[in-house]
Amino acid sequence: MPRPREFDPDLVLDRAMELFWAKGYEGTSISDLEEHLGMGRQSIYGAFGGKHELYVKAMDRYMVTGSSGRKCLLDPDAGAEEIREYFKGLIATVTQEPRRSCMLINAAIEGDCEHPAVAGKCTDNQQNLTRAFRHALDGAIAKGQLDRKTDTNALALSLVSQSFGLNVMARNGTTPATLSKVVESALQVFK
Amino acid sequence: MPRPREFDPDLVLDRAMELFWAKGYEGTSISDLEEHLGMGRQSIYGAFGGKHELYVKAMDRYMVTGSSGRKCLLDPDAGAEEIREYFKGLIATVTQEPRRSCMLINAAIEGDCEHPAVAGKCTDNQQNLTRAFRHALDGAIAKGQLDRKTDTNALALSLVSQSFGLNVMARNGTTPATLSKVVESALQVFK
DNA sequence: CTAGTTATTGACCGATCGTTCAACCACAAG
DNA sequence: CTTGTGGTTGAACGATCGGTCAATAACTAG
Repeated sequence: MPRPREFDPDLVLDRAMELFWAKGYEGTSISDLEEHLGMGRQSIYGAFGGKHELYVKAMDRYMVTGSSGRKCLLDPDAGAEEIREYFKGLIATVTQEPRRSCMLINAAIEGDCEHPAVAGKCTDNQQNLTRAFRHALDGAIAKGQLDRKTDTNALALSLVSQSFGLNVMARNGTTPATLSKVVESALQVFK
Repeated sequence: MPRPREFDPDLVLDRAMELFWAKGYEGTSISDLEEHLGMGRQSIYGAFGGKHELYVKAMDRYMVTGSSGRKCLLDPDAGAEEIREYFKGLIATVTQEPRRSCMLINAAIEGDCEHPAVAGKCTDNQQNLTRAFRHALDGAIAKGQLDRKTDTNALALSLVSQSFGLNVMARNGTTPATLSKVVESALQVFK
């Protein structure tokens, strides 16, 4: 019977996620990971396979633990208020210092999305967010907060675009107050 | 008197811009630049100083030659139509294969924005675009295409966010048709 | 206890990174 | 022509990259 592991895989993945999130894929070296994860190279390779495999697994971990923000959108009774809540949380997240945009946006821009597994997660994320918005928008119509004739699919996509854009604007140093004005303006479709 | 240069600095900067734009700062090596620019390392260092200096100068070049898209917004008579035109051009640009998002967005996300000179250009770009949108929006109000009570500053910021978001969605493989729906939805504020 | 299996450790691999050194070369002033 | 100035060339620098090898340590089944 083998020698037992000295670390908790999930905890280590969280640490790896932090590092990849903060520094990007190419910007993170194995040495960085050794230090931040508190384990030797060979242990990393033995447990996760390699840098890119670890990156992909860290992205999986991110999608589980990090995307809890849109949970409110999926509330069965979600409507305009939940959408406002989502953006409020998003602004708080992306303006925390040091500023870091959504890891999946980073991946898409960094060009790591050329790798099929990474690209798939990026598009999955976009589609999940679109669906969540559409759900809440349909709820908003049911509540009379939105014009019944609204194309909720198109509007959902537009809100996804807004979400992504807020990430970029935050990286450019835009203040939370200004970002709130952006959201306010975008959400004037509600009565 | 010295030996004359064998290259055209502006032309070389254009080539450098292409490469940094396509592969990012960290993803571009000096060897790549040697090949793509058709000159030796020492000539590059002699003419531009170093990789990062060259990158900054390539960004300057990008802001001059690459941001011609928003020119239409600055038309003195600009209004809703020019804003539609801008987005139409943007979608065409970001969905060209191979897909590449705005170089300044890449810089902001890649984290090169930590460098003051780069960060400054990113925020400058955002402010320039905001001003251009506001100008066109004010024009739209004057033309009766937009509610007079609209906060054009906030709406301009929202359109900036949409622009940035479109770049990210395009990188995620979103089709031009879908991106057009996003814009259509966002521009329903016009009558 | 011994034997067997796997995690851990640290040194090391070739490749590539950004940068620099030294020799060479092309041109204009004299 | 000679001379000097600065662009060009190619080799080389130390550092770091991602990845691997061999030896050691920790544990359990018997």
